[in-house]
Amino acid sequence: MARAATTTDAFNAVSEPRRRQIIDAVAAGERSVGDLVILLGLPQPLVSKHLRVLREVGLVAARDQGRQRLYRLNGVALKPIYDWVKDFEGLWSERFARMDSVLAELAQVTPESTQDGDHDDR
Amino acid sequence: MARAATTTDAFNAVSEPRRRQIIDAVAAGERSVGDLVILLGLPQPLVSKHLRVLREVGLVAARDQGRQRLYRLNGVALKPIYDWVKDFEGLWSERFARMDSVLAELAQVTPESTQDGDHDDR
DNA sequence: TTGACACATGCCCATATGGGCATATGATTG
DNA sequence: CAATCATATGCCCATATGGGCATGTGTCAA
Repeated sequence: MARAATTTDAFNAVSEPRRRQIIDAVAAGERSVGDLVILLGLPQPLVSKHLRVLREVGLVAARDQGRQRLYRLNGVALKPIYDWVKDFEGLWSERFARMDSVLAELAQVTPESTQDGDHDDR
Repeated sequence: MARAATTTDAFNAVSEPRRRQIIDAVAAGERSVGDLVILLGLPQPLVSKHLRVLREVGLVAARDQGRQRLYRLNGVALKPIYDWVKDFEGLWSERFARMDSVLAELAQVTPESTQDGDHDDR
């Protein structure tokens, strides 16, 4: 199998930068396709295609107003992403950074498990 | 151009479920490739490939210990995702839900902007 | 009814994927 | 040195992509 379809879930749908831009734009309020075309500076068909993906994953909804189609954000669809990533927030917060320093000091005071025969990267 | 490479950024790298599993596993502490193979139940070459993607985006780092290679999480690489998605958190929080109710009540009291000539979906 | 406007689709292409399989590379042990 | 264990790569395939372009569909105005 190839890469999972972009319409598989929010994670895949949102991996496209342009799609994130659309979400940002739509989050501020309803936008017509034309609005988005101007905002993103992309050809209309392309914008429509991105919107289709977002719609299929439930990230946006739309309603017709005359000949325009107004898209709006459906925030809840982003919850899975938030829920997954929020647990890692501590890893770069200042509180954690401070804890790192403390651990570093402790390591100096009791340099026992500082074995670490070899270390590397890559 | 086709879809952006999975090694383009954290968003793309993380769109793969298995890769998220690896991140979860590695978040708990260093894991050897073999550990991950067992944990995920995937063929070793596949795990190595996923790890490569994660490494190229800086989501994980590794060090050699004997013939094993221990991978660890580099949480900060997830920050861009968190930063982007956190702004939408209010959209499904209880506070917001309650605000919705209030707005609904207000709409009943002052049913003026309840025009909404037509509405639809899709 | 006809024409213009706003979007959505269809088709074509180059590209990179996830996975399967075999094999190369490195380190450890006998 | 040879055999073995732990990973990483290489190659092959089917698939779905983002984008470009032309065209279909539905709505409104003249």
